[in-house]
Amino acid sequence: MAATDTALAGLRQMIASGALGPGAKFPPEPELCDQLGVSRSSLREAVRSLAALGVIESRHGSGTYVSALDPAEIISRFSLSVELIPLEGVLELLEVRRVLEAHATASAAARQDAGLADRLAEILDRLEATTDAAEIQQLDAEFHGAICAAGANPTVTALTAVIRGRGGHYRIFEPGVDFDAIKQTSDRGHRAILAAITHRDPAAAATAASAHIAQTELWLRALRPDPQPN
Amino acid sequence: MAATDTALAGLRQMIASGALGPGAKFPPEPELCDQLGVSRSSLREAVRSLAALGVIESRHGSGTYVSALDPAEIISRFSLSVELIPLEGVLELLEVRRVLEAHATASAAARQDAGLADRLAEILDRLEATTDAAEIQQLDAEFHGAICAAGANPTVTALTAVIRGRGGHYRIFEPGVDFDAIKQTSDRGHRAILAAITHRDPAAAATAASAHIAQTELWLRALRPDPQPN
DNA sequence: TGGGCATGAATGGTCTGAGGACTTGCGGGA
DNA sequence: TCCCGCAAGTCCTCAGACCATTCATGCCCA
Repeated sequence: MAATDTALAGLRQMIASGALGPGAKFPPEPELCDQLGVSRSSLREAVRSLAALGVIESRHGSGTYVSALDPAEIISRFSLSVELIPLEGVLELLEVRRVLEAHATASAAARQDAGLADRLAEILDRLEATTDAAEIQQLDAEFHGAICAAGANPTVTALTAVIRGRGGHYRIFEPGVDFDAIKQTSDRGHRAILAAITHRDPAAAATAASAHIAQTELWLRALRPDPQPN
Repeated sequence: MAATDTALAGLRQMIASGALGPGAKFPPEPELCDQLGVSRSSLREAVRSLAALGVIESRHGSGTYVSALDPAEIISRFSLSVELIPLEGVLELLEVRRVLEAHATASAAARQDAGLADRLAEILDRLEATTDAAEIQQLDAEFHGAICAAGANPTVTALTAVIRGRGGHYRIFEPGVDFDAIKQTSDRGHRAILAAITHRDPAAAATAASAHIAQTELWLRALRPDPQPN
């Protein structure tokens, strides 16, 4: 096997076998090189690979450690690659977000955490008052993020956040011909979601969230130069 | 900025800016080192990072290329990290799978691709006839995979496959006290899903799929040495 | 003329050695 | 007791050399 792959497999197995749990420290690089029978260059490339995936962390001057192996953190690493996916692929990802956020929004409506509705209303007030694209982006993320945090587990929250972040790179909300219409539709969508949560109506919440994101999908699809059916 | 991070940012920007699209070839390593102002070691570590994320590919003797940037392929790369997540985190991931597969199964029932029901029935026949853990694992993946492929987009299919693969590492189906009961319950769950698809009943399909995976969650939770609430 | 094959340039993969940069814990001094 | 400096430990970066693989060129032979 190639040297880097050998090192990669060796490091993974140290974790998979349970020899090194979350937060554990690896031996120093020279020692690992001996154990795995590869040079430092190859070892370091393997370490970088796993670090990119959020599985291990290197701390300059301190050592190399197994990460917390928290699924939400690992999923967050995905943003590095997801942000490079072209529009075609983003539309596929939005189906994931739509389904997951509909679920999370319904759960949030059912659970009705104390103060959630008030926090959401406050966010929407600010959101409706601004026309700055970056600020819209930010407040929209806060709104949906708060709902996911209240309704779903951290993994779902992280996954939807990654996809939301990617979609946001396409500036739907740049001032232009349709800006006012789009902004108003978006604002109404948010209010519908909040109303469903306030009324503790999970089914309505799921529908409202699903419709809201489906609308985003339509806007993004319109940005595509050559919108092919499917 | 640190050398490797500089190289990483540079490579990412080449893709993000559109200068290099899917499948495009990077300049040779020495040339990239010049452009980015880093040594070959640092450049190679950056390349490895992006390769681990499925964003670029190095081909020995040929060159370094931008990957297809296909979301399904990129998500598949996650299995490398997801497989190291401890049981605690797997339970969170299963909520994602449950929601997504319920959606995909409902879609499959609604679309009713030609021959889908027959293919699924054939898989279930083989699944019910075996007691080999590895074969059960394999056929279960085939069954759910076929449904996802028929009902959802490739991204959803890839994401559920990654999570399914991780869960499978916990051997629920090892011969033991509860083996027969678990196997029978699982088989019944599969038949319920197939029935809903055959009857073109999306709501029933979603419910059946959700219940089936929720059952898996319960079994996995039972494996946890110290089952804490929440 | 066409196909198979040797060959060499291009390119990524690996190893070695050296020095720099950062973190951390220890011990001395105020 | 607290602060500071110091030194050991560790990862980070660079440079150079050589190996392994790919691929296109062009030759040779049928």
